[in-house]
Amino acid sequence: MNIPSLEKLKEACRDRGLPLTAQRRIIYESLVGRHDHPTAEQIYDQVRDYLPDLSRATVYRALSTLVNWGLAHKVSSTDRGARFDGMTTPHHHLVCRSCDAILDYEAELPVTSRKPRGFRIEGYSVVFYGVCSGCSEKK
Amino acid sequence: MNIPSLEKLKEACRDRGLPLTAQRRIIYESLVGRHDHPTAEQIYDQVRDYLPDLSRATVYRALSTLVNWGLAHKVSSTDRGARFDGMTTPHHHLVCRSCDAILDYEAELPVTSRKPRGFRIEGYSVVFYGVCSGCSEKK
DNA sequence: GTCTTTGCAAATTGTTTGCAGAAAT
DNA sequence: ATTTCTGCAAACAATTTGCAAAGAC
Repeated sequence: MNIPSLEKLKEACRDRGLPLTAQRRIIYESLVGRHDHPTAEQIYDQVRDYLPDLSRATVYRALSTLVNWGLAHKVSSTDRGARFDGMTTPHHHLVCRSCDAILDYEAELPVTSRKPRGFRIEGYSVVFYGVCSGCSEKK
Repeated sequence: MNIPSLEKLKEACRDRGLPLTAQRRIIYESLVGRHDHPTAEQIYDQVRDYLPDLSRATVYRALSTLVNWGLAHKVSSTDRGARFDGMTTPHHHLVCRSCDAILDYEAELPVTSRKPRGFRIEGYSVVFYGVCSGCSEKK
């Protein structure tokens, strides 16, 4: 599928002298190929079309590994489990309060005014809350 | 304890014709009285000093009710369960990647540049990631 | 007295772990 | 050949739910 991304995974494994298994590869491709910030369960559902014997444990382990290697992010959420993000470049999020979708928002969003003291800032992210276009139309 | 807040809870119950129980009152006071964004379990631990027979289910139910009534917020997190926030005025957060603390950051933080299209924005919040002063010193 | 809330225990849901066999290098 | 990974099943952790008794108004 997404060759440039796949190269990153291969390289990550090679650098660590670790094997690249089919499971890991397809889980990674599934994650990178979608932009809805899926749960582990959603990845599991999708990847099982290709690997019917896949187990949930493998999905959790693979996603955890990808996060540790910096190839994915675990996005915080309030319910229905953790959500994962295959986009690792800095970006922001739009959270729909109606359908719980998390959309990527790639833009420079400089935050003005002063920064907090007594806290070493390493990054920031802006989360917009609202209603996505799909939910607006349904109403 | 915090009389102005307590009035808000009383009013919320009165408006709905619902009883104000001791459990609800003390859970609410506990939440409003702290600023570390506790988990349900932490609220449970604290409130049990006053109500030893309190059950976890009641804590979960009360917190859920407070969120539904707009008297508290459920703050997303990646692990160790949901965290709750008794501050309902708009504000931002500092998240320590070392100790997982969530600190309130009250400030005007206008976000410049364009806003996303096809998404009705109702609010936004800036999350700063970094290391809190406590963790900086430990190192 | 009526209707809501509580505590308890059991059920659910999301995630992690131990272990023996399979797979990658 | 060695080391890591996988699938399975069991363990865990966070949260929800059904129900009878207790509490608020």
